[in-house]
Amino acid sequence: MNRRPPTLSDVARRAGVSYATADRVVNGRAGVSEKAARNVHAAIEALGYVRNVAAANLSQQRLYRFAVVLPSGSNAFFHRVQALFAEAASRLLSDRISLLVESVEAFDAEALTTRMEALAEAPVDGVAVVASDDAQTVTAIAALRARDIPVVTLVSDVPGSQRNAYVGIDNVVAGRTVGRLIRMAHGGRRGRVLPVVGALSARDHAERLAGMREVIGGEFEIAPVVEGRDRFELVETLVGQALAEDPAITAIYSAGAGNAGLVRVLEALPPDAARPHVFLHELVPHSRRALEEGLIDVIIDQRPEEEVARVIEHLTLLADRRELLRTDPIVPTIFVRENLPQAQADALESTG
Amino acid sequence: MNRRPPTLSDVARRAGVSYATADRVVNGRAGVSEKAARNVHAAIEALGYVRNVAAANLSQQRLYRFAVVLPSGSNAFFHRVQALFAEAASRLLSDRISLLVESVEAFDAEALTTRMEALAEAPVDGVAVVASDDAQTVTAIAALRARDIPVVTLVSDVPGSQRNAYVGIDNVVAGRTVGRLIRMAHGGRRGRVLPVVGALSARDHAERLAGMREVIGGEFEIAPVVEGRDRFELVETLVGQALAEDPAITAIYSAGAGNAGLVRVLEALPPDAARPHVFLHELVPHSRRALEEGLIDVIIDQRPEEEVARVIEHLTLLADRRELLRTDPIVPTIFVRENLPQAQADALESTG
DNA sequence: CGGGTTTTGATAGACGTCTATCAAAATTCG
DNA sequence: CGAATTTTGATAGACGTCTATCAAAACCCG
Repeated sequence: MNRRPPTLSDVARRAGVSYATADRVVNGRAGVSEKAARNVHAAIEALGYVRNVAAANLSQQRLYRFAVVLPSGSNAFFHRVQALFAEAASRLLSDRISLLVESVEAFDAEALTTRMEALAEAPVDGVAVVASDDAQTVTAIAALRARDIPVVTLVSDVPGSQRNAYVGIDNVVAGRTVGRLIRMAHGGRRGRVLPVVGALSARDHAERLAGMREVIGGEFEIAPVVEGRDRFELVETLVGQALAEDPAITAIYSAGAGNAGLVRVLEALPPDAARPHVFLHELVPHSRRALEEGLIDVIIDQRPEEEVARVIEHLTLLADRRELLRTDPIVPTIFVRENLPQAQADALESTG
Repeated sequence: MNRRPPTLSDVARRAGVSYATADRVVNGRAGVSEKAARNVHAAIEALGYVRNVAAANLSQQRLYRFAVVLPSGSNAFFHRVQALFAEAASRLLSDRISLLVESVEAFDAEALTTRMEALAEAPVDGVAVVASDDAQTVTAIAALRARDIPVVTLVSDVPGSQRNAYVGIDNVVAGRTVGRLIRMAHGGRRGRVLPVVGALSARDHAERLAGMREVIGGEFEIAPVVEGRDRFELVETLVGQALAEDPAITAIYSAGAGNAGLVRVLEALPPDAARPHVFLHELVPHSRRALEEGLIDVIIDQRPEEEVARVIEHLTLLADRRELLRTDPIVPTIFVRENLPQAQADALESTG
């Protein structure tokens, strides 16, 4: 009923060759006649042989050392990402995977490239990085690849570079999704949308806005874009002004960070005033609270849990020179008040 | 810079005991003095020892045999689940996990319990089952547990039973989420909702409706519930009638299956007629097409990919008598036309 | 202190794969 | 045909853990 799975010795016996020959075939070593190779493959097929990875890993003492470079700073989203990597690191110990999580000052391309160049010299089997899309970074990625170190970009892509893979959402898709929800929230009526971004020069923010515009179409007006530099004080000031000066605004789409400032503005609105519909990105403690309290309507989240899992999956496969699975972009997830994940609450609390 | 991870021998040496004693400690075997145990634990701590699972699995020749029982029939959602399990099965071969995927006639409690009783006699290390919530099933689950076989319920829970875990969504949450989206789609105006279910006696369908009701509140009217038996012909007929007789309907919430019939009705609506907003469950080929064509507004999906992954995770942990991670319910995911996953398309195509 | 019990040490073999080595056999080629 | 080359076989040791066994040491208690 339940015989043990076939080993390579079984395969060899069945193929009428020695273990050594079977081993040469499965490990692609040279010096095997075509006939013998064919026999071995036939035996593998016939017996349904699958290599025992536990044994393989054991014998090879395979050890994966990966480095992750994240932007530091007060950004709540990256705090969450960092916590997730830290948690993953402790879990992965038993799989002989070590994660070195580092952070460099956000928006400091110089510091980032210095860090990456250092990693190119370090004993590292793969690097994941939240990179800015500029020439320096492209060069730094090339340097890593030149040393045969795989590189995965995370959250924000560097398409012109030699990175092996990108893990993150398609920002145009995210923007389109918000566009759809803005239309839904207006129930077929017209509206006026206030876009808030960190900077229009940031490609991801610009892409989100463009996606949103595509979908809301001509029935909507778009107010002048607020550039809040992802700083919550600035966001608070500028959005407060914009709302005061432009009472026709029916919706706010914040495509960047610094949303704590936006939430403050919303809290300060007189309770009887017409409230705009509000859409923003990333489920973090303060955005979650705002959603629970009904201050905002929707959070678009890029599921950093899934992103972290994929980064590790990709790095492991790349280190083994195997093919990547699941290279499609992460799907932006829509949270309303009612479908907030419950476990998340605890996890976020504990990380501060 | 990169020394090899400590082994249990290193721990023993450091603790000043023999390998045998260290082994007794980590494997919880009896006959160890308190002092020795303390020393070993201290050494583990100091060296950061983590058991090498590859070696452990190898030495134990651990083999997991799990059975999955799904309802058969024409239901597109369970086709998808079945395909996902089949795919997982081939992937898991290299982890020494074998999945036996079986199906029994849907809604046939007799057949289901017979099957489960057979599994209680089989050499199986865990069972996942999409069960109905009745006394027979409770007994069958108890029989499995009596043989020390862990049981995980999938998609539909049996709360009064001895199942070790439930993997699936909270249907009240799903219903509430739809309620929120219905309100959004009406943009603050009143409306009249037509609920469509398989049967009001099905607890999951009833819970979804109740959740929806909770959120839409008193501003909405609710039309008489259509019970379509999850059969698309019947759904088509009944929904067609309801729409014809009740022109005030502004939204349809289909909490059950048989949505191919609903889509047909929508296709047949005259293009100039006022179209209701439509909300339904499960991303499958025909619902996806309807969303892409704008016939429906939203799909609530329970992410069977994630459910399948969790079932396997749970069964593995249970088989090892370890603690479960992630026992929170699956979060219902909202799909609009714009955030449909792209890879899904191919995967679904290939499974037909 | 002696006899019994508990704790400890030493060690061997197994799990399946990988790497390496050396000799034997088969093939190719001049 | 004989020499050189290629292919094959046999086998040993390592990876880290688990299980088991047996003898030695330490402890307990009357």
